[in-house]
Amino acid sequence: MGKAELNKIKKLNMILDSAFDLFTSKGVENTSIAEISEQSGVAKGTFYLYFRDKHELRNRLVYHKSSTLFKEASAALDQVIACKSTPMSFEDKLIFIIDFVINKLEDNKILLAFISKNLSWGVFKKEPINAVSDSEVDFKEIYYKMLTEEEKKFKEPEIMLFMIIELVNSTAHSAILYNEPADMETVKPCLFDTVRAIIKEHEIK
Amino acid sequence: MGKAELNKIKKLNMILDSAFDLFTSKGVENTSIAEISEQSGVAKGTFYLYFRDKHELRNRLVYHKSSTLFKEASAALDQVIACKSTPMSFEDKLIFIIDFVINKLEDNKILLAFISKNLSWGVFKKEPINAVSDSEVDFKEIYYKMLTEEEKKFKEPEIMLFMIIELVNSTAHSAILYNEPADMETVKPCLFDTVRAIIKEHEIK
Amino acid sequence: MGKAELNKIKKLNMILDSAFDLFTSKGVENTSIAEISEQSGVAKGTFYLYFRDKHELRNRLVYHKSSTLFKEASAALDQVIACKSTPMSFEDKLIFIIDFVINKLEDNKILLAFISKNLSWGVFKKEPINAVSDSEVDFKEIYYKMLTEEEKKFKEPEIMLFMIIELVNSTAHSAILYNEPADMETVKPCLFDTVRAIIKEHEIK
Amino acid sequence: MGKAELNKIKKLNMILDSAFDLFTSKGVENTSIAEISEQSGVAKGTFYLYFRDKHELRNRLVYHKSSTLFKEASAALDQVIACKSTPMSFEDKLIFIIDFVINKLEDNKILLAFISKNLSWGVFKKEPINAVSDSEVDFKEIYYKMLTEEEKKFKEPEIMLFMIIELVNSTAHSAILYNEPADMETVKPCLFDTVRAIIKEHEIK
DNA sequence: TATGAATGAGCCTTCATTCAT
DNA sequence: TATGAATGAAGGCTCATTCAT
Repeated sequence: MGKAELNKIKKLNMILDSAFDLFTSKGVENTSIAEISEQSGVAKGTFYLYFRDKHELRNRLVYHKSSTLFKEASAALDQVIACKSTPMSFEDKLIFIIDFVINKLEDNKILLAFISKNLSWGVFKKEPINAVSDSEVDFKEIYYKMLTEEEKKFKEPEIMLFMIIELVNSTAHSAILYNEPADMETVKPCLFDTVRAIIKEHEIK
Repeated sequence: MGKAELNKIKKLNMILDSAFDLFTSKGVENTSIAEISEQSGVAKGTFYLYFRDKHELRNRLVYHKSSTLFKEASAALDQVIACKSTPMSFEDKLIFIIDFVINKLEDNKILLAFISKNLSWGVFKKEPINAVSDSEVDFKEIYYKMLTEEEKKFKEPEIMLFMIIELVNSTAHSAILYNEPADMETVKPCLFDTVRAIIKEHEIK
Repeated sequence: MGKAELNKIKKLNMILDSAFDLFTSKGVENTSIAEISEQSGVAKGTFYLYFRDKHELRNRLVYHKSSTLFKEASAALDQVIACKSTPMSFEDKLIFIIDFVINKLEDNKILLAFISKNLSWGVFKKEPINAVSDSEVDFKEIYYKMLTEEEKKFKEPEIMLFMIIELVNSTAHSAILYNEPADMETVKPCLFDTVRAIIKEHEIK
Repeated sequence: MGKAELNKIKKLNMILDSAFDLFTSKGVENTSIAEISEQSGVAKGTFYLYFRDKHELRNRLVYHKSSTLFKEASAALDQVIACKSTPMSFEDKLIFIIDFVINKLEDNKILLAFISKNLSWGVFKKEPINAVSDSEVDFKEIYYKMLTEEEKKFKEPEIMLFMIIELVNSTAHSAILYNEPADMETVKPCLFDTVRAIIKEHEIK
């Protein structure tokens, strides 16, 4: 990779970092491209060499942040599995991942507010990622691997995953940020029971 | 109610109608208060006598539109019940309402895009409604009445309702507008099975 | 006329004056709306209450300035006629007007450069003049009056006038500003002979 | 001519062609150097190796297009003369050329709009032509040859030619593009009569 | 209560031009 | 000679908001 090439990637990452910083601290609407450029140390015009507009940047960031969450959860799951002697069930794995993601979002409300109700983008959106990162591992692949490792079979596994993520995302969003319909502590057990019920419902007996 | 009073309400409704029209046809961001005022036939300054800013107006409209959906669903349910000789179970009633709402959203994608993922506002948001309508009937009350009419008991009924609405809203939004994770026809049976599973899961045996 | 009304006209005239000043001293392209606003003492946004963009303003100014030239020429002609005992022929009147206009343009090269080759707008363009001036007297009317006062008749008098103005404008523009095809002093007699030839050619015998 | 040399000329012509294409389809002001470069298949920086700026390019194109018109007219005239047994008068030759040019402009309104009121550049402007074409034949030379072939003598033949071209250009421009003062069909006979009158007027008897 | 002209900060975006490669 | 990424000044324009009427 040439020097210019490296410089380009560095610049792109500078923009992405600054933008995330500003978006989460002041809100997307209240952040101007001038500010993003300034904080990134690039000229205003340079911004437009990388992104068509602020929304493209925001979408790419949401995608990036949410897919990162799932990747982190997968990595954590791998570690746990490695430490265990007995194998984990598919259900437990999925619950582990969801729990991990929820905990992360609880710890990082700013991130939650930024991702908002678009957590599923990290798993389902087909994005043309230019250069955010090279080694993109798809969480969907991991999910399918989890399914093959399980004896039980499930109908419509993709729709099931989608619904679970949407449910978890929406509920966590309201509960954590607005205590609606109740605070997260109250909602959590309910939510987990519900997720397990959904998984069970999709099991092919 | 005096003539002036009536005129005020008429103006307010003109603003609300024009705003909804513009928001859904051009998007909230691309609609200016000048346009809303113009289409409403009121002066720009007058807008500020009714709303603090565009966002307050938008939120009130989302709230209004989503709560209306539930009210329509309830009314339709009442009609169906009136025609029937045998009583309906709580589960069937809730499914009926959800089905009604989904069908409405499928028929009116513009409305769905406008409500976006805020359908639950219509049930859960405590809004200071100035004058959109006087005789607001709370869907939550209807829901609780449905619960009392049922022999079965449910734990955390409010959280359950919230989760169901969020699940339905998110899934319908993606499926109807983006065919994600699949088109609505495919997703629908899955979704209904899941809702039934959630209700069952919350039943106290 | 109300106070607000008067204020509006005053503002409009301020903008027109400042714009002409800047257009002629720095060129239209090099004049920004910010500058026009500043020099006019109005806010930038105010500009857009009066003009859609810079081009509309420029066109209106060109129209205004060129029609003013013809009005001045007519007034001067009237004075001359008033002082004379014998009546003037149509040809002499037209020549007088053209001579007057050329002399004005020679004395005011900045104005000539601004009007450029659009002198005929002042006579032929149908412009919706908002408020530049109220008592617009159409030069075309004056021209037709001149025709009726003349015994001789002319074919296609409007096309004849148009061609004469275009010829005079184009030739004066090149000769005065660029000495092309020769300096104005050399070109002038030629030009006048030609104009007379054109008039003669259109005479119906 | 070396290969590099040829390549350079090819590039220059690519730029000229693309620029004319863009200028006439979107207007000079709305065409950026970036677009010209892109459509030409050269880098943005390369543009500046050939032209100082957009205006230089535009002027060169206007000059080129208008002089080409006169060259085409001369060539057509030569053909006509070659077919004839009797010699043509100077007046008829000039009329032929003017007629040819007008017809071309009527058929190609885009070209007319681009040349605008600068048709005389093709005859009178002294341009530093770098490399648009090598074998530039000056129309003025042709014009002087036409004069020598004629028995009649004319005073100020250059000013006469200039005035005729300006008159024809201005009138055709307004009539063809804006039907001002009337449509071209109506204006044409008038215009030709006028041109003949001008020629006659300049004849030395 | 209602108006709508005026504001002016601030936005996005373009673009000619440079210069290291 | 050719490139094209980077620049950053500059421009047009919008718009929420105010306030005198």
